[in-house]
Formats: sequence, C-alpha cells, structure tokens
Amino acid sequence: MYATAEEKELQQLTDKLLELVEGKDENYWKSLSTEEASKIAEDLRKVIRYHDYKYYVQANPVISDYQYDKLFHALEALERAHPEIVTPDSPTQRISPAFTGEFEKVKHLAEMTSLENTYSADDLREWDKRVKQLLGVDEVEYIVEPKFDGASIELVYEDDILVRGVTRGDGIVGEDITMNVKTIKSIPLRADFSKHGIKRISVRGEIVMPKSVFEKLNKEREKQGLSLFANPRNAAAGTLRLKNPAEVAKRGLDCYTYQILYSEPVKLCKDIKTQKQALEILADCGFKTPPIQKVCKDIEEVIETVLKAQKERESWDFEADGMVVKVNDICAWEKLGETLHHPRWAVAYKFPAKQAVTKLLDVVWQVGRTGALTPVAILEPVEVGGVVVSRASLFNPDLIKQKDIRIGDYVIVERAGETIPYIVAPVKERRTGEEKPVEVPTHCPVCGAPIVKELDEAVPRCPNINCPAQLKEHLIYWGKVLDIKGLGESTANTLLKKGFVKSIADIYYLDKNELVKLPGWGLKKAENLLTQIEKSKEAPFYKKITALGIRHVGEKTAQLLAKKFKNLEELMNASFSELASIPGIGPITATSIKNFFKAEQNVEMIKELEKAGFKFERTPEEEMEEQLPKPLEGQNVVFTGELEHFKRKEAQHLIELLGGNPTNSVTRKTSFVVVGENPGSKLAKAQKLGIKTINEQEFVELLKKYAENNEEVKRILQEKGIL
DNA sequence: GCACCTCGAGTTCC
DNA sequence: CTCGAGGTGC
Repeated sequence: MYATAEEKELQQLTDKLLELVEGKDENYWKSLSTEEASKIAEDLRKVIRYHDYKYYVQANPVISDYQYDKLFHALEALERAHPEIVTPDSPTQRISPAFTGEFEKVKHLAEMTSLENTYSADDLREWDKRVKQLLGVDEVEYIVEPKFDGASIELVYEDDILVRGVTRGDGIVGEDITMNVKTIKSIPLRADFSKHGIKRISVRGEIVMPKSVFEKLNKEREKQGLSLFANPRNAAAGTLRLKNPAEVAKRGLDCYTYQILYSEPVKLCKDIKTQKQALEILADCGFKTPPIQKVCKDIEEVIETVLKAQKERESWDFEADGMVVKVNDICAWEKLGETLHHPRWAVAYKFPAKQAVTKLLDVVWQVGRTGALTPVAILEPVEVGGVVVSRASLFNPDLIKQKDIRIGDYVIVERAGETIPYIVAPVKERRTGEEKPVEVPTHCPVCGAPIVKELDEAVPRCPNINCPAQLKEHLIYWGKVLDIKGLGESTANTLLKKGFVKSIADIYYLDKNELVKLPGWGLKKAENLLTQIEKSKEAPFYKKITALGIRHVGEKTAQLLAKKFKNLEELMNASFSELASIPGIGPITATSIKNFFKAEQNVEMIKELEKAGFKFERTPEEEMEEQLPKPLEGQNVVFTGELEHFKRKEAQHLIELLGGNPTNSVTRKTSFVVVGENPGSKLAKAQKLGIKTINEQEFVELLKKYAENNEEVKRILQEKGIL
C-alpha cells in the first residue's frame, strides 16, 4: 500500500504537522485564508489516513494515541473554522448524525451468493473431482481463506471514494448502511483504485467483531443489566443495525475484504486473473484482507491447510466458522458457473460447530463437598464440537436469573476452551409461554436440611455436615488429594451404599474378605485398593491438612499451615490471631479453620484417623526440604499445554522441589511459562505481557542443570529415563 | 477503597 | 477452564 519512501515522507509530514498544530486554538484557524486552511487540511487528512491504515489495517501503529488525537482534533477544529473545505472522504466524516426511520433497500451491483458447505476431507475431495471434471483438466490450483463469521457486506467505490455499503440481505437486495460502515476504521473512505485503472468497483467483505472486543462488550452489558449477545456475529450484525453511527463507532468493529465482485473498466478474468491477485489489489488499496490466503497446488494441500487452521483458530482474534476454498483462476469461475444457490468454483469447509441450540429439559441441584448447591442443566442431547452434550453447569442461581434461563427454553450451548460445555443464553424468540422459571430449592435434595444462603454470597448451601452427599464428595476428595488410586467416584459410591464407610476413618478398617464379594471385584482389585489406602498414611503433612476439607484451605494454604505448625495439635491449638497473622491467611480463612476444629464431628473424625495409625505431622522429607538448595526461589512458573515427559502435576512438583512456585495463571509476576503441545490461552497472555516462554526441551535442560544438587529431582529424572 | 493477584471449588465427556 | 471470593498492597 505505502512504499517505504512514501512512509518516510508521511512520517516527516506527521512530525511537521504535530509541530504546526501545537498550541493552536480556534482563533488561529479562523485567521487562515480558505486556501491556507485547505492546504493544511489536505496534509492532515493524508497523514491521518496513513496512521489509520497503520493502526487498523496493519495493527502496527507508529505514533502514540495521544499524538494521533492531536492531529485529529486539529483537523476537526480547522474544518469547523472553515466549513467550506470539508470533503466527503475526510476522516472527520466517519460519523454522521443519528436518524430515525428505516434503512433504504438497495440492489447490489453484483449478486452476493452463499456457499455450499462441506464437513470433511472426503467432501472436499469429491468437490475437487467435480471441479476437474467440469473444467476438463487434471490439475487445479486453489486458494484457502478463513470463513469469517460476521456480517457480509458489499462496498462500492466510485472514483476512489466509498459511496455505498450494503448488507447482504437476500443476496440481490440489501439495506444501505453506508453511514454505519463509514465508522469502521479498517474500511478506507478513500482507496486508490485509480492506480489500478479501476473507476468503479464492488468489493465484498465481512464485518466482524474481534473476540476480545466482544468479550469486553458483553461484560459491560452484563454490568448494565442488558441482554447479552450470543456470539460475535450477532454482536456485529446487531451493531450494524443501530440507528446512531456514533454508537457504532464506539463498538470497535473490524472489516476484512476478500472478493472483488465487479469492476470497470478493468475486468475480472481479463485483467484480474486470479483470486490471489484480487486480494493483492485490495491490500494495496489499503484494505484488510484475510490473514490466511494460502495458494494450494492440489486438494490434499487444501485439506492440510484447513485442518491446520482448525487447530489454530482458537488463537485468532476473529470468529471463523470454517474455511473457504476457491478456485484461484478467475476465468475458471465463469466456466464453472453456478447452481441454483451456490457458485461451483468455491466451497466452504465448516469446522465442527462450537455452539448448538437444544432444549433445556430440567435443572437439577448437586450438593458439593462444602455443601454448595450447584444447578446443572439437563439438556436434550446435542452434538457440540464433536461430542454429544447432555449436561452443562449453570454455576450458580444468580447466573440463571441474570440470563433469564427457564426450564423448557431452547438454549445456546457452547463448549468453552473446547471442553466444558456451558449455556450462553436462552433463545427468547422461541418461547411458547409454557417455560417455567428455575426454583432454588428450600431444602437439600439429598438430606432434606433447610438451605441457607448468606446475604452476599452467590451460592446456597446445605449446612448439614453429616449430609450423605457431602460425605461422598469428601471421600472422593480424600482419595484425590492423598493420591489413593482406585478410590474414585464409583468406588466411593459402592462403599457408601454397602454401608462399609460411614465416616472417612472407616476406609482404614476395610475388610478384604467383604470387598472381594462385591460384584466386579476380584482379589487383585481389593488388595490394590487396600495397599493404596495404607500408603496414604505416608503422605506429606500438608496433603493431610488439605484432605480434611477445611473451607478456604486448599493445597497452597495447607502448605502455609504445614510450614508454621509441625503437627495437627499445634494447628488445632493455634489462636485466631496467630492464624490470621500468617501471610496469605486472612480473617475469613482463620475463622473457617477455627470453626472446623470446633465442630464435634470433625474432632471425632481426626481421633478415629489417628487411632487407625494416621499421623498428622510433618514427614522427615518435609523437614529436610527446608534445607535443600532453592535455585528457583521466588520464581513463579506457569504451565500450559501437554508435556511429553511429565504430567502437569509432576512438573509442578519438580518446580516446588527446586524452590519455585508453580501457579496457574499468567500475570505480570510470572517468571516464565513452560509451553507444551496444544497450549491454551495462557500462551497468548504470556506473549501479550511479554513474559518469557520456554519449550519442554528447554525445561528439561533446566531440570538437568539443577538435578546435580538435588537428589530428589535427580531420582525423578532417572526414573523417567531422562538422565 | 480499589486493583490486582491467588486460591478454591466446581465441572463435561470419553 | 472459569467464576467467585479472599488476601494484599497501594
């Protein structure tokens, strides 16, 4: 778009103008002649256009926002002082006054068709076969671009000036939303088409809302109690229909252009021969074109490209629902022609849907380990992102109220981070009036105790610490924290149902002869479980504290406690102020600890455990660890993605052995991030904050280096066959 | 009093 | 992974 020499010139002009406008007020601008004013205004427009391009199209600004604003405000003041010099393509003309009334219906210069969808590599191969057959050739070159999920738009330029922006509508007639389109800064108001010999052109693009903007917008709307947009596409489409362009300008829309629909006197096929060339012309005229536009020599390369994109799409800041594959040679387009609805020269490859709509059949309430009641949506099974989902968490009652979710509603289900499904919003348009509001239970669904809800807490709770549901969850938690393999949900259920376990301590008195009688249990399984349970007595002290399940005391807090107190007796006798004075523990956690040891059942449970030979005190290793060298002391380390050699837990344990602090979220305090296969959003955050990242190999090198002085680390590495 | 960070708790499907 | 809430430091 801009040649290097030109950029240099524009930057010099920018500096000159910044100096010129410094400290100038209305009176100064008024004192200029029309001629002088017009000359300065043209210069200002030129540099503002340039900086808009750098910022909104290239995302690579070269001046500060402050400096930009200065130039922009100067142009505004200058145009106010001399209204006669305002031109329609001036950057100040992006925002027109609001209006009441309807958007005008306009016929497109060229029809905007929709694409046929495909869903698999085989679908693509079949399409490829048809294309070759129709063209009578054995080789076809394709080009692959993202299929933006936004609002399709036709932009018409005459003599380089944007004259019209029209929604897709039915493909033949759309609505004229020029005023709103003009507010989008990645769409040039003036584009240098004449350089390419083009006088009149119709360009197709997609208006999208960047994911980051969408999230911010919804958060704000939530705060204001407004209804939420289900996805960036709806948000973009909704925004374009606003009657007030000033509002539209604030929403941060973006536009990618990806097709020349029509141009004169320069003609498609005759002068513009390939899609790639068309994209290059658009880019050269200052448009934002697709970030992926890969020319592929055959369909196999196409398939490779779309599958790679499917993996990477999470990291894009725009939503894409698939990839578009086009025949690169534009002359072939005419030969291939169109079916009733779709062109034959392009096809869409759709990603497995991340969202789906299904019916909310019921809401059931689960009782957690702490007695927290969590609403879970029972859904009519529906496929989302390749798996069938029938349940989804609703987090808490406030959220249900906020989103106004009712039983019987059709709801939009999404799988966050590719895994856990949650409900985005109800589809209110599909309501029949039969829908029932979700009632928060007044009594625990498991034990029947009356439910309590603290005034400023979001979750209702079952207060009964003897509630069977809580015992079950505690048992599972006990198994998880103390790493008792075989004590998971199903075993916990069986043990409780058979009456073998009435309190946690009972697991240390299990009878092998009874266990083997259980259906599906053999001698091996029973022995393994008993060995694992016995082994849990040797767990570190802090894990034992964690396993108690004191509210607000998880692994980290338990570590603090285990450092301060060498056994449970000391901890139990600690006063409130003694606890609250530990850094990391505040009044609420301290109260919770005191309350835990006040409760009769808990003291009883501890006594029973101790009777079974369960010792609540530091292990010799824990005492020793204090004295080991700590090369990573004070470093916060975050893991993302999967590692080849270690499970996440193991890797974190190694960091701890070296005195480092493994944490779960990337912040400015993070020292470095270890990036494995398929990293999540943490990698993006680290890059944004400029935090150092290392790969697994570098991580292993680091461990090897420190292993020399640390027996435990050495042992683990040897076990893994790394050393 | 607020912003920021950290921790705990709860969760789906296979 | 995400949300809510506790703790800390300005």
